[in-house]
This record gives sequence, structure tokens and C-alpha cells, in this order.
Amino acid sequence: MTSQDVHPLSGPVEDYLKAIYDLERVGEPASTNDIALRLAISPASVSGMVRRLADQGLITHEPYRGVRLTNEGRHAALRTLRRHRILECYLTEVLGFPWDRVHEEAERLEHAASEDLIERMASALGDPKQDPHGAPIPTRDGRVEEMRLVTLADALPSERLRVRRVEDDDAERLRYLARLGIRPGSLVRILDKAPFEGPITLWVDAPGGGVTRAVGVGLAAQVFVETAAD
Amino acid sequence: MTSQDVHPLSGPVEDYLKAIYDLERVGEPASTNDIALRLAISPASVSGMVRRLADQGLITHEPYRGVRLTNEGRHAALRTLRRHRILECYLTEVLGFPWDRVHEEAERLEHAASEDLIERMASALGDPKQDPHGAPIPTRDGRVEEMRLVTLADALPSERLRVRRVEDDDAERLRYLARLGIRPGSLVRILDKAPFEGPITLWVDAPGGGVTRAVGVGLAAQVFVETAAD
DNA sequence: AAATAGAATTAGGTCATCCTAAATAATAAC
DNA sequence: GTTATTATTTAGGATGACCTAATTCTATTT
Repeated sequence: MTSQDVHPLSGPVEDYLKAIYDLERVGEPASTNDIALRLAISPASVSGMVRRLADQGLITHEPYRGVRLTNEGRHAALRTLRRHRILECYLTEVLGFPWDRVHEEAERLEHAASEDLIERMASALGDPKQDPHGAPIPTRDGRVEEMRLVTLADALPSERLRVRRVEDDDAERLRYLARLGIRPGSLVRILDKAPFEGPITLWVDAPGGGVTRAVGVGLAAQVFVETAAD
Repeated sequence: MTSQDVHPLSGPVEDYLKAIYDLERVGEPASTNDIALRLAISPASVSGMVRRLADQGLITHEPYRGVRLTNEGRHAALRTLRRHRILECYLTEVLGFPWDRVHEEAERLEHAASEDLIERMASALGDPKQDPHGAPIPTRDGRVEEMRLVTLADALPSERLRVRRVEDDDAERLRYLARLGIRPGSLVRILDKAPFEGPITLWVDAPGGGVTRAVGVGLAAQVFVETAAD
């Protein structure tokens, strides 16, 4: 019987909680600046909202040290994340949305869709475990296993790597990655990493032999990989 | 190249336009009070919003005489109406939503769904012409044929009548109508209209012979019928 | 023509969410 | 350990969308 069961959270509030969840996942409490950067709003605005979220018991705030989700806040964030990711799955798999446009659409729908709608979509899909970009979908009761993955920027040369997840927040990046053949499930191998943050040369598996590609460190940091099983 | 192509309309604005569209359909320009009643907000708030809508060129306002949609406003209203009704169809037909709950869900989603999403849903459904409650769905380019129908409260006894449409804005009413066997497509005949706004006695066609039902005038006024071709 | 009922508007607020500019606190650099 | 840099917060505003209470307008009734 927590407060937001009665008053549903506003769109902006849900966005803050998602952002904080994501920043916190890296380890440190989320800083005002990071939240501002991620939501593309001014730090001053974040300060204001942070107070309100803390008042509502969704986060704890140690001034100048950052912000952490309470259990209630984390649950709310995971509910929104589940909505978002189920929507992404549904839009791609059932309605044929292109890979690079589901994020934006889901970003708006997630605040308007009822739990009931989301669960109907989830059932229609057979309860998917990952969204189209490889992000894990929280369960109804708020569990996720966030696999801790290495990015392509951190991985070492010569091992065979399986792409597991790519950041989905930039449509153009997604289109480019798709053109390179990099998407969850792809098999890649780092051939070379140029020094001074230079380009990373990759072998990318493809039907009919692989191809060689080069990507910058910035892009590589948005691609999460795992050592390939076989 | 009208203004709202750039700045999409807010949820509340879309709701005002829908309400005005619906009120205007009856003939007279929409009055402040009627709009307020329909949106369940105070008349004072409507006065304020009306000024803004007029400034944006979505309506014309003759003070103390009412409000009319401009072409631009009408188009916006019809776009929203199309969204709403396609959503209702999709929710019932594809996702199995119950009859009485689609309105509420669509009411929220219509402000968040992109045209693209709506058109994908429409295609998946084979471009439906009516929503689950019998309301006509505007075309992409903003055409509707609003059939002018008579309500069950105004219809005369003894003719065979075909239910064409029911108001969808009250879930409880919809559940009750369904229990009575009254939904678009149903065949009914008025057996008796008690005086002084008294109950209307109906014969309602049903599998395995018809049944007799009685409804109040208020309810009957929410049911639109046509003389049955049979 | 004056009085009055009802509808619409204005006046003055609130709340959530954003903003910029200025002030302050924490951290890092010398 | 003072100074500079950077992060954060406060001060003061704006906007959109609502509110209640008071006022003004229109239309109707006498």
C-alpha cells in the first residue's frame, strides 16, 4: 500500500526514476549532473525534482553526494522499464516497426499504457525476456538479472565475442550498427585496437563469410559483448 | 504547413478539440458550459483555454455565443478521433480487451501514439470503418461520414430497429447494455414507451428467440438506431 | 424599462515542470 | 592551505493547465 498505487506517477517522474535506475546500475549514486545530462534538462531543474522525489519517498538524497532509489522507487522504475521493453518487443515483432524507431515510440507509450495492456502484449509475445536491443525485461514482480557485460571498447583482441546488447537511445546509431552487422546475437572478433583511442578493427560474422569493419571508441562503448561460448 | 505540424498538440488540447467537435456535430456552436461539462472541468478553465485555442487558430470564438472549429482545428480533432477509434478496434480485436474498457485505455494512448503506429494498427485490421461501439472512423485524410441517427429515446414504437452505435464513455453503461443484448448490430423493436419520460419496453432479438427488456429514457438516449432494412 | 437568472469572463491562486543567473559547497591544483 | 574549478543549490521566472470567487454580460421575465 504505497503512495503511488493511488496517484500514478507522472511521465517526467517516471523518466527521472528510469534515468536514476540506469545511472545507479553502474555502481555510484546518481549525481545531479548525470541525471541532467541524461534527461537533457538543466541541473537546476534536477535539483528541484530531486527534492520532490525524495519527499515522495522514491529516492534518498544526500546533498552533493547523489541520489539513490528507495525500494519503492526502484520498483516504480522497473515497472516503467518493463513497460518500455515489452512495448519495444511488441512494436517490432507484431507491428513491424523498424529497429531504430521503437525506442522513441515506446518512450511515449510507456507513460500511457496500463499494466493490463502491457501484460496482454507480453502474453501475446510469449513473455519475452529481452527487448530488441538485448536489454533484459523485468518480470511482473520487479526482478531483472542485469548481466554485467563488457563493452566492445573494453574487450580484448582476438577472442570471439557475442554481441549481447546495444544502447537503444539513438536511432541514427542503431541504423549504423545494423549496417555494420552489429546487433544482439552477432558474432565478432576484435582484430586490432589502434592506440590513442583510435579506431577498433573488427571481424564481423555474416552470412557467406565475415567482413571487416572499423568503429570508433565512442561507438564501441555502446555495444555490450560476452566471450562467445564456442 | 500549419503550426501544429511542428509543435504537436498537448493532450488537454486534443481533448478540447474532440469535445468541441462532438458538440458542434449536433449543430450549434459549442458553449463554454457544455465543454466544461463534457470535460468535467470548471467553466472558468474553459474560458482560459478557449482563448489559447483561438490564438493558435484552432477555433473561432464569438464571446458569449460559443466556439467553432476552424478547418485546422477540425482536422486535428479528426486525427485524434481516428487515433482513438483505431486504438479501440485494435485493443478489442487483437488484444482481447473487453468492450467496456477500451475507451479508457484509448483515451490515454491516443495522445502518445504516432500516426505511424496508428496506420500500422489500421493496416493490421484491414482498415476498419467503425470502432467497437459503432462510431465511424475518420479516414487518414480527415473524412468521416457521420450518419445522422435517431436515438432509441426518440424512435417510434413498432418498427424494427437496428442498433448502430452506442455512447462509449461510461464503462458501467456499456456493461449493462451488453447484458441487455444491446450493441451495434442488435435488432430491437420498441414495444411501449411509458409516458412522463417513463421506461421504454423493448423486444431485443437474441439467439433462440428474442427477449423483452425495459430501459429508462436516459439510457435509451445513448443508443443510436436506424430502421432495420431486413 | 427594470429586475433577475443563467452563462461567460476576469481576477487572483496553485501546482508541476521547466528555465537562467547568481550564490555556495566540494574537490582538485598549485 | 589558499585558490581555482566544477558541481550543486537557491532565487526568481515562465508556461500550461487547472481552481474558486467575484464580476460582467445576455436574455428573459415581469
